[in-house]
Parts: sequence; C-alpha cells; structure tokens
Amino acid sequence: MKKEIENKYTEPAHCPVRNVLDRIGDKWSMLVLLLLEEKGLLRFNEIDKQIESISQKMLSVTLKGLEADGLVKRTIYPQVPPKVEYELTELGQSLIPHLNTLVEWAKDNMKTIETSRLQYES
Amino acid sequence: MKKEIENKYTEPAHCPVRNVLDRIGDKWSMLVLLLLEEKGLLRFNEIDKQIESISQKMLSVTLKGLEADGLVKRTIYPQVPPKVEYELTELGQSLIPHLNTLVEWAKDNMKTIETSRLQYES
DNA sequence: CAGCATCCACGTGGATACTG
DNA sequence: CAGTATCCACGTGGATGCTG
Repeated sequence: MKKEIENKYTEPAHCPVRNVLDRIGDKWSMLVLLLLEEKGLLRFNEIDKQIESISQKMLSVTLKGLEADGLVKRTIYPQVPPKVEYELTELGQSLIPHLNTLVEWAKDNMKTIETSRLQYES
Repeated sequence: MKKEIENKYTEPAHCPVRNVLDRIGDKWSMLVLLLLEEKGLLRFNEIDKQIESISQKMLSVTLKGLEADGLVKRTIYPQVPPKVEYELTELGQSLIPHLNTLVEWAKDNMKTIETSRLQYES
C-alpha cells in the first residue's frame, strides 16, 4: 500500500467503480446476466450448456455471487433429482441496459481496437 | 476446455463481452479512463497522485494497454527531465458515457447490494 | 520525471473426482 | 440434476530497486 489513507475513488467499500467492477469485472458474471436476460428462466445445466466453456465450479461460484448481491434469484424445487431455476431479479434487470450499451459499444469498435493494437505491436 | 468449439459468446476474439471486459475489467483501466475524462490532460505523476493506491508499475502497464487499444493518446516531450502527457482519444471519449451510466447505477444500488450480501452471509 | 526489471504473493479459475 | 471437494496452474498485480 503506497499510502495508508486512500481517497474516495480507490477505497474499495465506497468506490462505485470498484463496486461495479467487483460485480461484472470477473470472467463470467456479465455473460451469465446477459444470458438470463435473453432466455428468462434457466436451470443450472441449461446455463452450463449455453455458456459452453464455463466449468461447473465457476458457474456455481458465479451464480452464488450474483445471488448474494441480489442480482439473480434462485429457486429450488425440493424433488429428486433436484431442480433449480435461476432468473434475474428487478435489480439484475435494472443493470442489463447499461451492460447492453457497453456491448454495443464493443461491437461497434472491436475492429478499430484490434487494428490499433496490431499497429501498436509493430 | 470443456469443448473444442466455443460459440460466438465465449470465443474471445469475437465475443463483444470478452472484448469489453478485457478493456475495462482489470483493476485500473476504468479508473484511469474516468480520471482522464475528468481532468483532461495529465502527466504520468499526476495520474499517480490522483489514484493514490496504484503502483508505478500498474499505472505504466495500464496506460500502455489503453494506448495500444487507441483509447488513450500519449505525448512525449523530448526534454530532460522527460515530460509525458496522457489524454483520451475520441474513441476513449466515446466509451466514457457508458462507463458513467454504470457508475451511476453502482452509486444508486450500492446500499441495496451491500444489504443483500450481508443477509446472504447470515 | 517517467518509467523498466526483477522477484514474488496471492487470487482466480480450470481439471478431475465425488455426492445427496 | 445440481452441485461440492480437492488440487493445482497461471496470470495479475504489489514491492523494491535501478536508469536514461
């Protein structure tokens, strides 16, 4: 730690940037949120199939995090074999539009960025 | 890798979600972009002071990445001691509004999320 | 001043096997 | 079916010291 006292923009607990990065900055959360938005209600294995390259462990960890933050609602049906369904909460829904504008921006500028990066390397 | 063939939403090179996460999902990029938007033109050490907890190494790495992607412009003044200034490019500017809506969302919902997480832990 | 080089600690996330 | 448990590889990023 360079300094003991951090300012409002770097102190994790009160920094909105950290706050948002902690939620969507990991490898899978954003993808899961967008998938749940698109498909509505999904079971664990359905998500697993849609996001092909995710492992069971990371899907489990990701869903737990999103559930803990109140972005995703988890419903367990007490039956054998178990059935669990996931869906966005209102809070989760409210985040989606902002994620979508980001994705749109990415789509629009992917080529420009790739070109820039290639030039930079050379 | 669970499967050899990944779909369009997980294959890194063509997935817009990965694309955007790779740019702003790291620890410092988003913070640096927002700072440059707020302050305009800044020297290396000025950024270093504003973001108190960043190390010189990470600031250097972050700025290089942003420069490579064409989001930040770097201007060197050939003098001793050296002077280097950083500013957002047009592309960088175009990303800012979307980051700001995210930050606004985070501000509006921080408390709700924190409450949810505390309840989940118990 | 604006970095780079080196070393290293830690956390994320992947592979695999197992279970109620 | 919907996870958990364990182990481990890797990358991110921090600390420190050095330099043109």
